[in-house]
Amino acid sequence: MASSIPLPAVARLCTLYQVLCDLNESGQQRVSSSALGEILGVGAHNVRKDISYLGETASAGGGYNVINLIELIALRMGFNREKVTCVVGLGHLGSAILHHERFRGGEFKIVAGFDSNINLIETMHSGVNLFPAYEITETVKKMHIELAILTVPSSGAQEVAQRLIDGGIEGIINFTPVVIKAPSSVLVRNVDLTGEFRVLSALLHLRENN
Amino acid sequence: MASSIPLPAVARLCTLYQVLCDLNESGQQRVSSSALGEILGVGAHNVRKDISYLGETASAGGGYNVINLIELIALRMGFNREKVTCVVGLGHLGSAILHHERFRGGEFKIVAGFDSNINLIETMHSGVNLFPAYEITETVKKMHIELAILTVPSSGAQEVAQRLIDGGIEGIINFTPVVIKAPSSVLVRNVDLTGEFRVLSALLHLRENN
DNA sequence: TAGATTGTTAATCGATTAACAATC
DNA sequence: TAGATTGTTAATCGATTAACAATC
Repeated sequence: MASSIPLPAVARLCTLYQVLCDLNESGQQRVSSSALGEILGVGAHNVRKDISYLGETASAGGGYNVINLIELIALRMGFNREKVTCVVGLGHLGSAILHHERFRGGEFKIVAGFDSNINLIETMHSGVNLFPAYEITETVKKMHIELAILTVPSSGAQEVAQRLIDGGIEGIINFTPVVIKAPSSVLVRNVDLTGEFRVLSALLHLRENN
Repeated sequence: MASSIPLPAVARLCTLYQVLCDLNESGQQRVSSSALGEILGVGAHNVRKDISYLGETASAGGGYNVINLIELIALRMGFNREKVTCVVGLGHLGSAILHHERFRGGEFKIVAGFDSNINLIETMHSGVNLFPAYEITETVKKMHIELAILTVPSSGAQEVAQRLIDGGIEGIINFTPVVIKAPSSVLVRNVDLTGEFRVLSALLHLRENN
């Protein structure tokens, strides 16, 4: 049922989910597709279309009920279950993420950190269990880790990713500039900062020199 | 000329640029569209099509010359000029980025860091000039800062973004989950970690329950 | 009810894929 | 030259936009 939602629509619905949570916290109870479109910077059409992909959406002639919509998205997207995650590579970026309160539990819970530097692991203070990199595969299996954040240097990225894959990881958020090779069963999202910088400056340059 | 390149193509070309730089460093001089497609995980068609958007691309019946292609992309996308950037919000994530060697200069140079916590600014050791948040607009103007990385708490994101915009910023990489309101002249790229987590787990969930 | 806003169908738009002639 | 690979045109595919009947 609901067959398949286009990828861009999934991404927009995730943003919508965040927006709805914010609205809910500010006490708003109902919201129209046009108001949501305004906030998201897309057309009201687009908002309604995206929401329609979710299937039955008990709504009316007076906008959406914020909480109902939040629940609907959470249900169809599986946001209600806590996801078990880990961080691989505990440099500046990795340890910054490891210590984010947001990932202590709730939607996403970081349960393990990995690094190839054993000294670092032994001296680092963290509420999260830390392991040497050679235990990645085994630990991912044992702790049933589903998602991983990859923040290692480029040179080791593919090898480390392979260990995660061998352990049965389901998805990887890749902070390295390396294009990770993974079977189609493993999803990879790239959030490389240099890459984002380049896209941004390319778009600006193309606009000026078109 | 070359009118407009589709956004997805621009993004792929930026990734391609990275791949080509890696190939070049490993000493490879020529590469075919099918080999590039293999690495990038897209069809050879797609690679050739994307490259063709760049306009004249002196190539042959024997693949692309790696260095020539790097130079062509850099030229058309404006990668040869150093971009002046800053980091706003010097928490764990912001200071991790501030200290990345990659942003000391070359393609992107972080020349300033901002935070509302004045104590932090005075005690933090950094090779980069640090300023209080209320000097954002003035400093962006004065230092001709083009791009900004936004790593402040959600609550202050829009206000801080507005100061950047007032200072004449051209692009923002937004690490917060907030949807930033900006005039169409200012480009915003969102790289929110929680959002990425959600997209990943939504796609996995939808695949299992479709 | 009447007004407003949705859900959905149809039409447009754009990007990707395929195929093939042009080129080295 | 012959083989290989590109650049580009045409065809397909999918997503977005528009419009409107259905609904509260």
